[in-house]
Amino acid sequence: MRTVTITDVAEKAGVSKSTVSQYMNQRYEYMGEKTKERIAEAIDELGYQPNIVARSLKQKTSTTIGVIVANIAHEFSTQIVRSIEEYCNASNYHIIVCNAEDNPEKEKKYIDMLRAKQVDGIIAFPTSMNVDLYRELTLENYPMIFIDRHVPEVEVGSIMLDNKKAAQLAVDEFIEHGYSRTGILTTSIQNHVTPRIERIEGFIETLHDRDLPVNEQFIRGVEVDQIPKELGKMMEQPEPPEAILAGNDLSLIAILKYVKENNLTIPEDLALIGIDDVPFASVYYPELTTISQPTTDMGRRAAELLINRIKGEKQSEQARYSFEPTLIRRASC
Amino acid sequence: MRTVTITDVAEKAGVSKSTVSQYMNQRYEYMGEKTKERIAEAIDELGYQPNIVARSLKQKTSTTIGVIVANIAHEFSTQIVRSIEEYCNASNYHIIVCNAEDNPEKEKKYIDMLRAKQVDGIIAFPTSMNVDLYRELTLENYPMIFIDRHVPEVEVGSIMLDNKKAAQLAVDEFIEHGYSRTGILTTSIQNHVTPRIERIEGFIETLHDRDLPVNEQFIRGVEVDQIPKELGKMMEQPEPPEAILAGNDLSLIAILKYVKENNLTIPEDLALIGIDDVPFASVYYPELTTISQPTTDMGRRAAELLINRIKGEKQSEQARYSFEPTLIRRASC
DNA sequence: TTGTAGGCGTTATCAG
DNA sequence: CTGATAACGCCTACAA
Repeated sequence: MRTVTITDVAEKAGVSKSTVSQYMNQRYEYMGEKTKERIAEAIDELGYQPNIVARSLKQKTSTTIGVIVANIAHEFSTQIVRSIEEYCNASNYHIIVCNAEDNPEKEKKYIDMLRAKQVDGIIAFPTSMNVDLYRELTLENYPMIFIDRHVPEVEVGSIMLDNKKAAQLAVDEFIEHGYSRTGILTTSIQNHVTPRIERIEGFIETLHDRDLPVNEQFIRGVEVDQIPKELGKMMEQPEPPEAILAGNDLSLIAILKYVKENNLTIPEDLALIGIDDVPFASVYYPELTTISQPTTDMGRRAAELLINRIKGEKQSEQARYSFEPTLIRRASC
Repeated sequence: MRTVTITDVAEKAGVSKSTVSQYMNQRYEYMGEKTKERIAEAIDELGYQPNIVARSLKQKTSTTIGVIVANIAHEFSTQIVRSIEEYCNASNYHIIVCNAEDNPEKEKKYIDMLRAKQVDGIIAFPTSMNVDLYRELTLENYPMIFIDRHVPEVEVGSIMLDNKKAAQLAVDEFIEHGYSRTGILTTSIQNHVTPRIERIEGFIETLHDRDLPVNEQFIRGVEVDQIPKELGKMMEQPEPPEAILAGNDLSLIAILKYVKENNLTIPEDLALIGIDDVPFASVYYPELTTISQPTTDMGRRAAELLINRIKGEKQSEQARYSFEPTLIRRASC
């Protein structure tokens, strides 16, 4: 049973707890050489490891941050978490990962729990349903960063993809290939999720800017499992879409499912661009043109901002950090 | 600034700290109705949340478990983590996720850190390099569960896929389709990772059992980026393999890359089965035959075992919990 | 039924 | 240079 405390070390080394504590915290400025050695020896023999919980209690800091993911089913989310973890590891922070499943109640429960555990800050993919809670936290000046989604009512730094740009990239690519009947299909927009909405807006705006017609029937945000059906409806029109933008990875797969079931040929029967660079994009037939998000940068930046903030750095409120999507031109469009 | 403690609540309610503590822990057996009410009110007005860190210090338990993932780049790992998180959430545990990147030093650092943070137990995808450390932990009777990989020297419950069975399933499927020149290609086996080795063993054994020839040249475990090259070597043989088993998701994509670059047709030029049911399997051309692991069950079981163990349940040492793979027959074989 | 006192393992303050 | 001593916020006997 490991229960060797600082007191044991102190006794064994014949010094006081305080001295050991000093030693542990690298404050050896005025410490005698032999004292150091004795302590080091004692620590070694006893296999002493400081109890971080006790330290946290005293210092009111846990070197742990909470990450609340909206929905871990998206490849995008896991990539972000990966990247956050990487940065945190380098900074000696730990992350507690929570999956809110787009459920505001779960989200709230997690936030409360995380705070009770005294995590030093939170990175969240926020649902728009806990505005009050978030606002409360920011008022308390609690370190927090939003990622992927933006909550206008709350003054918090947000790491965002330039979603309109992403849509624009796609539309322009469609135009370049001469498609004029285009659409966008994404997962449900019921819960006002920023990226989905912005992508749709960007899509429409770009079409307007380019003086192209917007067909409302080709613009849909529905549950994943409804996507094939929804696409079916579009394709049955007398003038079906020639090109579709998939709003995210899950939508893309759902669309491909429809394509396969109906023996369509890409891009002849339907051109396709997906937002999120899925791992199989380059091995698919045909290779899939995608718009990729700099997930690594985004995650790293989120962690970096949060940790700097925790360490006391001021930061401009309400900042929105925008990240550029990039078009990866392959063969599906 | 949230710094409302149990003392504040006690004062406000006009009772003592202990009474509030009782209340918080549902021990209201002998508590006066009005006392309860007053406390509830005070808690509410003050927005009191107990400090879990302080509680942990006292109770020596943190309702948090550590999850050390060997390499989060595998879809398999993230699925497992997801499932563990889900079970833990239901049991009111939190998970701290650590990515060891198949690096024993990182793994060791994480284990130390997790213990210092007093996590109640650990679920690990172990590297085989920290045997001593793991053994130490089990000797201390520290709650721990291994997943995906097995370390024979350490007596710890392990959640494993029946890897030999997985290979067998594939070989038999190959046989059924009349392929006799078959091979297996997986990511590096340098570091003695159980599943990869067992899959290869299972592959060879099944071939033997079925009285089929084993061509050593068609059996390889190399770094992912070497896989296309390695496959190339096989295909250049006078009698190249007719069917290949991909050891995991990353290998599968690497193989598909080769296939695409060389304009091979699946399954005519090369039949393919992949272990791990990747999300695009059913939309690929042709649809990919895969062998899927019950990741959800495996993750849940790991969490369940660990938490039961933490809560004091005895469990048979050295148990190996085996999970059955299933063949999902599609069109690539 | 409720209150008092002491301790969990660290760190911070301030003497010595 | 080192050591008492008092917190940190909570829980748990034991007392009242």
